[in-house]
Amino acid sequence: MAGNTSTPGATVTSRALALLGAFDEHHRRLTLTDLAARAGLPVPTAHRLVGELVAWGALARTPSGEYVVGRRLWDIGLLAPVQTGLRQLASPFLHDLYGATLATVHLAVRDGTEVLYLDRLSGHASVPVVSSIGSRLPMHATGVGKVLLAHAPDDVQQAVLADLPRVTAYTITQPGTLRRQLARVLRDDYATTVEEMSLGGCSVAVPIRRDGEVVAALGMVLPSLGRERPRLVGALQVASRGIGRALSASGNE
Amino acid sequence: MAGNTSTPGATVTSRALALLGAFDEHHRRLTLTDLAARAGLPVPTAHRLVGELVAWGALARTPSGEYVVGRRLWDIGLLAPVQTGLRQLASPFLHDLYGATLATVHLAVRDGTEVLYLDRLSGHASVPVVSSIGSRLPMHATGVGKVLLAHAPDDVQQAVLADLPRVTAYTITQPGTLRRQLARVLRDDYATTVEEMSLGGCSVAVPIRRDGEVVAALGMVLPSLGRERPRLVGALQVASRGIGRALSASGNE
DNA sequence: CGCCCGATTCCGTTCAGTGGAAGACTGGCC
DNA sequence: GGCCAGTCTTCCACTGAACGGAATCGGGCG
Repeated sequence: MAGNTSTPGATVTSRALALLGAFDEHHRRLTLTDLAARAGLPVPTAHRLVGELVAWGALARTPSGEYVVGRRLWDIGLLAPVQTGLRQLASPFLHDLYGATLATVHLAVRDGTEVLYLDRLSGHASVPVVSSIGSRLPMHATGVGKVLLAHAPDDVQQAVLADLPRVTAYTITQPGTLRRQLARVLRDDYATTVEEMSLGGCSVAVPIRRDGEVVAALGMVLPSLGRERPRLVGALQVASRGIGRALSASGNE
Repeated sequence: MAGNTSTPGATVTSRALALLGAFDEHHRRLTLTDLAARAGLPVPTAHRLVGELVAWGALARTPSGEYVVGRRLWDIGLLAPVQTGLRQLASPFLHDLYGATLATVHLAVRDGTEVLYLDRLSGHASVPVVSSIGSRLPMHATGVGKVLLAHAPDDVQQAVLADLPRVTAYTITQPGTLRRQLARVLRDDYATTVEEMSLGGCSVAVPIRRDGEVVAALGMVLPSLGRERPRLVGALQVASRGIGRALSASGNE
């Protein structure tokens, strides 16, 4: 940019983006000072850039003076293909599943070595779960994660198996155990977890295929599985096939 | 910026934002040239900025070489308060409504003189409708719009009544007629439309109040209303009260 | 093979961006 | 009421990041 830059080499754009990136799930509202600190910028610089972002609608200022993500950014984000393609096609199927089981229903894809939740339905009655739309969780501790991991390329599997952080007392942290489970996922075509992500929460998940290739996973979370399992797997598989068919029909994305 | 700028006075940030703003509902994928044209920038400039946006994840490039909104922008957009507050609290109620009626269910707020759709549920069975999440429609031709308009400040009402574009043969374009309807909305506490936005689509909507003040509207779209109306209004009102209560309970945004 | 249209790279010019310092608020505390 | 600490906002002289016309690459088509 110019003049007396403290970090030469940084572009204006990268600074503006750093400001946007300062927001995350745990920091949805930030003061100017925090924003500047998290973006690694001097306060006056942040102030000027933030002013532009607010004017455009990328950020908004609350009455209390804090900054939050703005409406305009929200609705541009909604144009992402992640949203328009898979999520919209899958939506009615998720509702059907939710209606039939009243469990929390998840739609997720793999993003690097994590699970990215694209959609989540949960009523008042469902078990409380940690995930929320747009959030990322480790693959080894979630049902949808295991499905996606089982179908992921070798290098991703290696990377994930090399580091299995413990989340609850039941989280699988032994690579060998997980590897055996993944083999079973491929054989049975569904995965389960038992309190591996949160105590009191179990899950079942199946892959969603588009022309044979696994592109996403569909899962549900319940207090326990018990003898319901076959019924749930059946329901999930029907929905998953429906989504897969809808996907290949509308050949976009 | 610098050097031989063709439009002096424009900031780098505003150019980068213009690139993001080039995307809209009807332009979800753009080539570099189109992107540059829509943002009003020379192609090489757009190329450089787009490169940075892609590197950061704000945009992504499809295999075919076109640009689309990226995942990172999607999930930062999801942090907008519009999303986290109202929408998340209302979500279970929308599901309940959808489950009970199988009609398309809408959650909307007023944004200036338009209706902004925050959420929409529709199954395979529902009537096709034009709205989608994040889209904006005129207030005078939609059920949720009439509710929001009836409770809007005077200057907004003036502005809307001054220009009532025709959408279908049944759209209300007479300010007098609409004004009478708005009065009735205030009295009955619900609004209806009959093929005013799209032929074959009728709607009912009710306000959502947070501590007495109308902050949003809840509506549904059906092929016709008929004698179902009282039942639908009842269902909507129950859901709306529930959402209102949940809103004041969790005193955020 | 040659043409055309879009994407990409180059590079000399120059003004938009920078951030320390100083000033204005704000609210809490004595 | 007066003081102080923590924010936010405004100023402004310096300078290297951004600009974009021109040239080049690439690939689809006739």
